[in-house]
Amino acid sequence: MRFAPSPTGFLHIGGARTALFNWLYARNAKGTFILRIEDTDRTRSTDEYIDAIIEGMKWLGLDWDEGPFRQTDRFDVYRSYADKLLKEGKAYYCYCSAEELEARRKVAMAQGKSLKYDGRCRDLKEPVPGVTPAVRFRMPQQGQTVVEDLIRGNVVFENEQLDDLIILRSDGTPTYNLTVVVDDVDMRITHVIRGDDHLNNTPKQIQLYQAFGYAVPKFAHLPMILGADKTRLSKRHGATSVMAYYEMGYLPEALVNYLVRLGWSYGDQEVFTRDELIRYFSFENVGKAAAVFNPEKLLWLNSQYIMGTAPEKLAELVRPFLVKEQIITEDQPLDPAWLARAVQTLQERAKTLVELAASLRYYVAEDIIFNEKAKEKFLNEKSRDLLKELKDGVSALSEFSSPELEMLFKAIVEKHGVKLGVLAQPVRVAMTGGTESPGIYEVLEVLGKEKVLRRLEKAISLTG
RNA sequence: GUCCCCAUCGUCUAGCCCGGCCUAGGACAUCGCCCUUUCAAGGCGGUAACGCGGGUUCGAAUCCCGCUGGGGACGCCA
Repeated sequence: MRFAPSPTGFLHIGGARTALFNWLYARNAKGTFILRIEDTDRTRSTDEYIDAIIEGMKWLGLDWDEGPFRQTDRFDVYRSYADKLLKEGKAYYCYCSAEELEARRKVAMAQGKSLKYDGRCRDLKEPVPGVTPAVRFRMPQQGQTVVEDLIRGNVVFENEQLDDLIILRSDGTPTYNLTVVVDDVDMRITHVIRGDDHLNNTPKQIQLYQAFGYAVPKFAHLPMILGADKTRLSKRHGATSVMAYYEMGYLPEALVNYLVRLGWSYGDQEVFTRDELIRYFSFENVGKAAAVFNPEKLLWLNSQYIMGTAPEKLAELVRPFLVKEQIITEDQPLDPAWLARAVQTLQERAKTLVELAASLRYYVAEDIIFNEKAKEKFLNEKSRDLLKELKDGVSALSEFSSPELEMLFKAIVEKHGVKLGVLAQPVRVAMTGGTESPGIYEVLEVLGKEKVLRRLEKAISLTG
């Protein structure tokens, strides 16, 4: 199995899903997973993108056993394969220029005819002087080619539909259809798992395998991922780069889980561990229909994973986001146990690490940011006496913990004959600046006596 | 235009291969209720789908044909 991206962009959602299915199948079948960079288009491929793809793969936890190999390192190999075909008459030189071909395609389009190459250089005996030719594969024009697909079953193509594709450009560099076949043969790839958009290329590649006399691998063409408007997923549908999801505070496990359920299912199960995924994966459970990418469900899964992650681990993961949100500085020390405790109180209300970091602000930072509306509504003469009383009560507390605090709150509330919320909400605003937070006793406990007292003081001063 | 693929709630999907267990199940979203110091989380419940038309059959979401709709490919891109 292999994942063979072309480095003409970041690792995107579609590519990640293809990589994931290859990886899953490789791990399930205890096979070898190879990463191969298809960079034969030198004008569009860059080293930065190669690094970006590797970064994305690593973040998702898709480790490979061999590679990354680069096709640009293997040009000699491809050329020798092309020469072999040329020698055997299975390929020929084509002297048509790119411009001529483009013009002919336009005419064909206008006449409503097939856009395939008209084969005019097929039987040329003499070279055309002054033109450096490209090399075309002589595609058989009779019979049929059958793609035996693990997901779609047999797909039949009439050979007369198949184009004499260019395998070597006029500058001598090989093209995709040649390089995949040569590499897949050389690297002993047994299963080619890729997007649906390659299905039409497959019969051509099968012909190439046969021309070389090699066995054809098994194919599995995955359904596409679409945007909400049912067109191919692209930038205008929102974030498509995998690493953008890192930036937005997603856990890689959540993305993997989401992606795998796009086109694959295992009964009614929605949440899977990595081991379960590997164990359960099978092409039989891969669907045929294209799937619409639904960010809301991904967000839900992310919240599930955040809830299910150990607070200590989450505390570690959230740290870079705390820095990015400028809540702490890069080298600011934070007690890991304390941070974990703080995270624990927030875990079930944060859907992303970004949200988690933002909520952590009122625990970590010295000064809180007041929501004006909340301040007006809860920090006023009505709450002043209650807050004062609480402050005195807190100062007198010998043990500062959640149960003690609860007793204190209950006593004050009872004495004044008011509901708990009448005291709790002003305190919440005093502590966090807003009206939404974890349970108030937890918040106070995490904050610690000193901070609580300071904030009460400050809040009381704001009431009048 | 030509070729290829696909078609179950708004979305992801189960069921389809091997017709009856389907008055079509689950999940996200949405709506309502419960819990409750807020927000969540959680629990309970609701709305919501077999694209259409023909067959085959005692019986079709499931099999066959057509239509419609959607997607993809048609590069000296991958």
